[in-house]
Amino acid sequence: MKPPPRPRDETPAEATETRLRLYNTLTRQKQPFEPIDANAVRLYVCGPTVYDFAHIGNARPVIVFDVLFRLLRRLYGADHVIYTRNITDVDDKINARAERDFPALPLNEAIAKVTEATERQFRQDVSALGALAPTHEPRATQYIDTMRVMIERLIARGVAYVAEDHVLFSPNAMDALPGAPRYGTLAHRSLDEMLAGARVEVAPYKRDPMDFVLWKPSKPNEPGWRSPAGIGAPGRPGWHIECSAMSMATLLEPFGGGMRCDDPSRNVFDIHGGGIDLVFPHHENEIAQSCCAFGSNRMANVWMHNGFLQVEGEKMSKSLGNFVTIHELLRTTKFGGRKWSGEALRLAMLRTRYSQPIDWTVKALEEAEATLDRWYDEVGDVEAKGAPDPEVLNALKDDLNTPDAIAKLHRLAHPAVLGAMKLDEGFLDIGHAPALLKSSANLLGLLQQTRSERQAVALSEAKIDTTEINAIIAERVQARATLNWAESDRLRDRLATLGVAIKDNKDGVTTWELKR
RNA sequence: GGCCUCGUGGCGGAGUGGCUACGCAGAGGACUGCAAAUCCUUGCACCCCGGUUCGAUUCCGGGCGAGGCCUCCA
Repeated sequence: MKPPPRPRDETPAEATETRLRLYNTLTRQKQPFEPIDANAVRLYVCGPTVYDFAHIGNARPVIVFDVLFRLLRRLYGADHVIYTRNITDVDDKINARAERDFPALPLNEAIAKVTEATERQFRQDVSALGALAPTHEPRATQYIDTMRVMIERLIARGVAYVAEDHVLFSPNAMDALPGAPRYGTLAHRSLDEMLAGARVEVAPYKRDPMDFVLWKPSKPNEPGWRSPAGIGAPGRPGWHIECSAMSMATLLEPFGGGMRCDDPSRNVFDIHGGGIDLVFPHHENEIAQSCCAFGSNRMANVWMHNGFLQVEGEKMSKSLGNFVTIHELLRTTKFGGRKWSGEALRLAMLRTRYSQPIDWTVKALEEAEATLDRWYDEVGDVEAKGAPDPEVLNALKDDLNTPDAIAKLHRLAHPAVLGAMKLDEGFLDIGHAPALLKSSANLLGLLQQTRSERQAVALSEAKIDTTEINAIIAERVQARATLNWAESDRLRDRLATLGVAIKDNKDGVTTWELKR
């Protein structure tokens, strides 16, 4: 898994001409991105807990960090970026869902059914969104050993303790540990502030209200593994430790996993991403666990967080009935009365900056589909060729300014610009402009198909009887030949109700396409 | 209560201490039997009050408003 060495040059030119700048939640600043090792840029993003269909809010980090992944691959080389997106397949929500859906089965079998089906669905969804496969997609249950090792180190270093078969992490002890960062650094909160605002019921086995669970005992019918620290009863990991373990196992030295005890400063990777709601407590706790276990003073250099999503102006929730899954958008007509393409979901998502809140609306999807239709008309079936447009690239380098990048794509698709480019000596090849639009859009994961492919999908979705259409058109051609405009217009309306738009070209030929 | 975002034209949504964002919708035009599509042109803005400044939508302070986190959550 160690990436191939990069000969001679350290960093490719595109990476340095205009610096990639990223907003870092840790410092609350946009700052130049400096990879720890330009040969192996490492990114970790919190993935789904697989107990239910992924909703449109889950799609946002998938899309946003896919764009970042693509950008990093462009800047540092496809073989020099390592991206881990985990799958959480052990969790109390999963257990609850398994009990509800498969009451007749033994719990562990039921759980397997839930997680396998949900994971399969998740993969289908994100691939329809045009997301590249991450380098690693670890499942939590594959890394229980790693978690156990980390938990025992945390106990040995005095920041975790055993109580009633639980293992708990103590933020207070962490603050006394030399070399460790202060707890609350990411969330920008002190322990006092958190205590003041806490409305948490404190479990009796906790020494301190802020302590959180690393390991908890499992009932006999629940999934359980051998416990750490000599605890007799089997147990299962807490949520936060999973990400600490999986990021270490897939991203730390020597890139295939493992921690460096000889040099704790190497136990750091480049970028950690996730939804803004994860800042506290999840990411704060990940930092606490990883830093205290490894003896490092930071877990990742840059922390990136995508903003929250609303649906038609309201918070998405099952009780409001506006809970939208990716699957529903792609395969059903529940949202907006039609199916949407994965690319339209992506474009609708990227027209807002990742850090901003976004309102998910039918109108945005309609606009996205229309934009894609126009762009596909422009690029036709050409191959993406050559480097992406520098303006698009620079927009993305500015902390993933995708709205600006999309504006630049609009400019590339602009006929006047295409014409000007043909005049420009550098672009004498007329085929270059669409190829440039395509390769630039590809950087955002857009225009991944050809126009023919997109049209074929649309046609089969529309279930249109081509024979019938052609018959009506033939009739209409007859009517027009005799200047019978009333009949001609009636037939045009008829076609419109069938979802077909007609176009009378100058040369007298009539063509049709799906109504937009 | 504590912490933190955000407030741009009809809508969506970038950005900047002085110079066009962009897209959608609207208006006018070209094309058309009429349309549609397409193309050309185009109107419309920076929540309120102070301050700093030659100049602020952009910086600072206050106000009002919207949202998020502190509890499972992308």
